[in-house]
Amino acid sequence: MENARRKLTIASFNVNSLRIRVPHLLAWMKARAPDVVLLQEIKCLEEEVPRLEIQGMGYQVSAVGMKARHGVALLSKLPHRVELTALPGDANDGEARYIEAVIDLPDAPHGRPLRVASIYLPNGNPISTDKFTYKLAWMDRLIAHARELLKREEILVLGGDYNVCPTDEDVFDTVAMADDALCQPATRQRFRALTHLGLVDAFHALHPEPHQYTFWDYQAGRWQRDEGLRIDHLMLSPQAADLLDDAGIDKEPRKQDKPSDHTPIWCRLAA
DNA sequence: ATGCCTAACACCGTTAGA
Repeated sequence: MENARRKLTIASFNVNSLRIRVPHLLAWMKARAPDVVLLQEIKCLEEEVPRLEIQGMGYQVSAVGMKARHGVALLSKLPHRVELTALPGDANDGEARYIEAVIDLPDAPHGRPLRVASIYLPNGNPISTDKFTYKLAWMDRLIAHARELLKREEILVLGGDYNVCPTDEDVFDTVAMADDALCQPATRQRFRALTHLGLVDAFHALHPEPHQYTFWDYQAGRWQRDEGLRIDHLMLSPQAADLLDDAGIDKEPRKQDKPSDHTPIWCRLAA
């Protein structure tokens, strides 16, 4: 084991509109000081991203946006190179749900780069509609792409809003969620397929206790009752999992006024 | 509970989210 390694914090946050959440995002970034931030639901065009505020904190900013809906972004202190702005496998899929970039790590083990992706996986509700079909097809494309990426043997983090509760332990009320796209057997089977490829759920690997959530619905006092879902995940390649040092859920942003309905998750790699 | 809450866009309501 080499010593005096740098520790890299990689975080994911579904902000539910980037422009309206700038104060929450910057306050949280100041407190957590993440090296890489993966954002989802920026809900704006790329030219509407509040770049100056984020760059002012010392981050390079890349984004894939749409008007009013979806949208992902990737922020990093070290320079990154964007390699993909859409998930491969369907040229007709125009929804802004994926961005992938590479960051060179000067002192990384075996000279491996860090590869990160910000993922906004389709919600898929209601399950009787083509929205659920789209979700499952998107997951199949993600599995196929992950299989290719893993061949590179890089330090890889596929992070974001997966819109998947991996097990019943990730749900506040399994009866209430029984017909929800986030909890369907077909959804969970595809999420497990990612783990079968060798991807590790960073938070769950270190904190397997049930009922730890990253999302609480705005409605019905879900936050106050701690009735939430664990749907945001950081999935690590074996080379990243070897370096996994810590992981957590930062609840402070969800406590603020006018919060996102999600809160950030993070992991720390001894890279 | 066709409900609850929030954001965007358009427009004084509708759509979408999870």
